[in-house]
Amino acid sequence: IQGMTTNFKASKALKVKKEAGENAPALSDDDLVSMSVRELNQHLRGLTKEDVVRLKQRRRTLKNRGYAASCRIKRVTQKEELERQKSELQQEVDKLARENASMKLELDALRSKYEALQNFARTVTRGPLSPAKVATTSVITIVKSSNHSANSAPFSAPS
Amino acid sequence: IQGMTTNFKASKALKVKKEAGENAPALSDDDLVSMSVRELNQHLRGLTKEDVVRLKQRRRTLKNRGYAASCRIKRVTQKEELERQKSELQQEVDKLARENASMKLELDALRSKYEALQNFARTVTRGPLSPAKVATTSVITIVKSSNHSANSAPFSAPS
DNA sequence: TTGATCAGTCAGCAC
DNA sequence: GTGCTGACTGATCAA
Repeated sequence: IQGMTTNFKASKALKVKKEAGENAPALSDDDLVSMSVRELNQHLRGLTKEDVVRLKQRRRTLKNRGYAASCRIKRVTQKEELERQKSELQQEVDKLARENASMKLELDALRSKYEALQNFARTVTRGPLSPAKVATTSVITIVKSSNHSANSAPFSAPS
Repeated sequence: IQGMTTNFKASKALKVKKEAGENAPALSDDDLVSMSVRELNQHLRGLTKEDVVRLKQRRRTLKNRGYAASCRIKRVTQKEELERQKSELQQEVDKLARENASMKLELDALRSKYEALQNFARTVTRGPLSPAKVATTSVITIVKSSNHSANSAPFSAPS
C-alpha cells in the first residue's frame, strides 16, 4: 500500500507545477489521509508555513478520526467475541450435563443388575442346590424383581 | 414539571431585586449539575435571555459529561460481567468433564466386574458342579482375572 | 511519528 | 427535558 512512493516521478513534476499555479486544489479528506508522507511533502511545496502546519494538523485529525473508528470497531468485535465464547461454553456445559445424566442412569441400572446377579451368585454358592434347580427358580426370581426393563434374558451383557 | 409557570408572582418581585443587586454568584459546575430544575429557575431570575440560554446550555453540557462517564463505566462493567460469566462457565465445564471422566471409569470397572460375575454364574449354572467346588476354584479365578484393584473380596458391593 | 485510548463535546434518538 | 450512545476531537501514552 506504500509502494506508490516509487514509480510516478513523471507525474510528479506535472503535479507540482499545477499546484504552484492553481494552488491548494482543496485536497479531499480521503486523499489527504491516504497520502504517504513523501507525497504529502510534495503537496506542501510553495505553501505558507502556516498553511503547512494547518494541513499537517488536518491530516493528523483525519488520521485520529480513523483511529477512533477502528477503536470502536475493535471494541464491539471483542464484545461479540466474548459473547460467542460464552454461548459456546454454555453449549458445552449442556452437552456434558446431558452425558453426565445419562451415564448416571446407566451406572445406577448397572449397579442394580450387578447386585441382583450378586444375590443370585450368593444363593447358588451358599445353599446345596443343584444347578438344575437354580436355573428354574432363582434366576427367574431375580429377573422379576430387579430387571423390569426391556432386557429380560438372564445374564445379559451390561448394555 | 412545567407547572412552575403559574404561581410565584409574589416571590418573583423580591428575588428580582436581590439578584439584580448581587447578580451571578458564579455557580460552580457541581452546583449547577446537581440543581433541580426548580432551583435552577430561581437562579435564572433577572438574567438576560442570552444568559439564561447560556446557563442552561452549560448545565446540559455538564450533564452530558456525566452521562458520558456513566456510559463508559457501564461499558467496562458489562465487559467484566461477560468475562466473569465466561470463566464461571469454564469452571463448570471443567467440573462436569471431571465428573464425566470419573463416571466413565467407574462404569467401565463395573462393567468388567459384572461380566466376570456373569461368567462365574454361567459356569455355576451350566456345569454339574457342587457349590463347594465352585467356591474354591471359579471364584478365585474370577477375582484374579478381572479385579486387580483394592477390593478382592468375592461379590463385593459395586462400590 | 504513528496508532490507540481516554475524557469531553455535540448530535440525535428514545422516552 | 433527561439520559444514553455514536462519532469526533485533542491530549496523552506506548512503541
